[in-house]
Amino acid sequence: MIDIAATIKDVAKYTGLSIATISKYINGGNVLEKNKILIEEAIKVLDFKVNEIARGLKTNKSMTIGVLIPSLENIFITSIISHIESILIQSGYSTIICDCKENRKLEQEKTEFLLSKMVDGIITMPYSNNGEHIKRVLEKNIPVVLLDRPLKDVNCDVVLVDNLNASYNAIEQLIIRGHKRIGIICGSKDVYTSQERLKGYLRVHEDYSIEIDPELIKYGDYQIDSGYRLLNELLDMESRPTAIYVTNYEMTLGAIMAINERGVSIPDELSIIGFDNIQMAKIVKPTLSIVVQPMQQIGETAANIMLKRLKGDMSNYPSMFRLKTEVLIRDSITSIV
Amino acid sequence: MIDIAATIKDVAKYTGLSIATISKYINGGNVLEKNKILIEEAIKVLDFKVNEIARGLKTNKSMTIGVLIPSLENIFITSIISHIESILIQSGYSTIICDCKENRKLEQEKTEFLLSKMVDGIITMPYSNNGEHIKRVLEKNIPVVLLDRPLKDVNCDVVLVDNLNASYNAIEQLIIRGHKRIGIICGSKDVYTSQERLKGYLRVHEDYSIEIDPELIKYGDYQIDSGYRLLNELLDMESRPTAIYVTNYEMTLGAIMAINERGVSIPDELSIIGFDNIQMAKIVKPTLSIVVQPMQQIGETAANIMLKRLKGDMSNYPSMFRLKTEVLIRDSITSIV
DNA sequence: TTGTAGGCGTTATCAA
DNA sequence: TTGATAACGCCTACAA
Repeated sequence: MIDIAATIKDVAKYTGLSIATISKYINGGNVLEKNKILIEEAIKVLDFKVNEIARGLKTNKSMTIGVLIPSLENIFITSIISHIESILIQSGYSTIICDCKENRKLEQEKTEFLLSKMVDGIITMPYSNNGEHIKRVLEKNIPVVLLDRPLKDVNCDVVLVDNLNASYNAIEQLIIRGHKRIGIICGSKDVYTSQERLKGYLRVHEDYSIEIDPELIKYGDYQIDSGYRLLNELLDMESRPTAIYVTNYEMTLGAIMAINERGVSIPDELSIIGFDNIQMAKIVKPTLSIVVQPMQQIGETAANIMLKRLKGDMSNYPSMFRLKTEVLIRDSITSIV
Repeated sequence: MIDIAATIKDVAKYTGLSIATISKYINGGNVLEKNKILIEEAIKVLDFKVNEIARGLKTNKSMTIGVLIPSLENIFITSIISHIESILIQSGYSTIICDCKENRKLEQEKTEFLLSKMVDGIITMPYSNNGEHIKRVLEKNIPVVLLDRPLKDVNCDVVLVDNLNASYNAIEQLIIRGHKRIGIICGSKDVYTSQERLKGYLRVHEDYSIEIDPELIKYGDYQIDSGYRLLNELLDMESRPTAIYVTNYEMTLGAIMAINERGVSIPDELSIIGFDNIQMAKIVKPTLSIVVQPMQQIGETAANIMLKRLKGDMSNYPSMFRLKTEVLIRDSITSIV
């Protein structure tokens, strides 16, 4: 039983060569062919693995990237992370994932935690609107990539989607089907994505010269309950909307629950467009039209820009990647006569 | 702009004390009150943080736990991870998450990767049935906790659910409602959880002296497609089952898609019980009865046993925690006349 | 091509 | 209580 990991020293001893030579070989240097064979043998026999911790101390790199997110119980986020990890590991980086559980204080603390772990960079989907914790990271010259939304006064790379046109395109599908009273269930007023998604709603109405009833604009908090509550509010209006657009996944879930509960007939009584999660869209009856975000592209873009910064390439800094969404039309919307 | 992190040396310089004293203080040693104040001040002013990498080199602990899973795009898994992380971070451990994307080779490689990162322990939901990679870890005296299923010939702590009785209880609910022809959509024959879930099905039939039609037992692969396909197969039988039990989340999704597509009336034509994911169960129409696994408890139990082993407490090694599931009865099942 | 030696930031031993 | 000093495992000039 090997219970103490072999070190370069052990390999040196085994081969009769010096530590320096082994180290050089490991890092791609040239050694005599016969020594190469010898070293390889020693490595195999001793089951030697470079101690990344020790290496990190010397190189001042931990080869780990911190990934700080508001929740791990969100398929949109974990899917992005999965793609981030795939890219990073190819370059030898590991990812330390910290979930701040939608809590500002935890977000703070976990940032410090990541710093103490000497991460080489941080990729984060910010929860708090206040970017002070990120500024501290940037001050230490540690690259940061923001996901999903930018942060006021924080100057760094950001990868997000074109939320405005995501909404624009979704609502447009309703408008060209004759809808004029379209309800929208937004997130909180102070959340960036929520603001953008509302802007798209407003702009497309303007472009088609459709008047907006402010009553049709509801503000929630991106949680299931608010989707449920606001969908009900919209249905309780004297002059009901003929279509409703729900601007995130959780609220879409809530909205569907309300619809099922009330027995509203989709799409005859009401057309509806939701957000994210293709699987969910397939199992509801009738199948749901949704806005889909390019999770893989988001993750890969974020990982790649991070890798670029890590290599010291600061060209086009800070960059903003504004990826395109897609509207999937299914059976939950129909034309109005 | 601070772009070089302060070290103990800097704190020593600032305070006029020695490195050793600062180190001792940091690690909870005693120093004179006035020095304590001075050190605190220096730490604050210099924004000093212990370099965990260097500490790790010295203490031979990385204070990180590897978490190796088959997929990050699975809410059941990520939810467990979230709870694991919550517990571990309280003890100063960070978690390096590796997703092997349901690929044996990757599972191998990522295990080696975690080893090279000098993780202090590994918590894994194994993908491969072959536990060789885990044995290698155990040989190095690195504690391992298995999630969801044990591994043949691998002797270590494991946290799973009582899959057998999960099925038993679910099927029992159907039996007491008069069902006698109950279909089951299993996972692959060589997957532990799948075997156990089938055993429960068999045992409850036996206990109620109900004969089993082998045709009613279908084997899939825990993926959406097989749920879809096998549900259709069951419905195409000459003598249809009156109820169907689907033994994991993905296959439940597929089954629902098939049901919707064929316009089968639930629960009148068919009663159905699915697996996992409460949210999903709420948005389908009618609401779905499901078996729910205690994700939080699984995560916390795994993290705690790991912490215990890390402290060197090997009492009751290896332990197996067999947690209880719950059957949630909703509108998708009914009594037979 | 190979080896010697110094240092990365910390901890821990042993004197003072 | 405090301090000098030797590791920890690795990398990297620089010398041989």
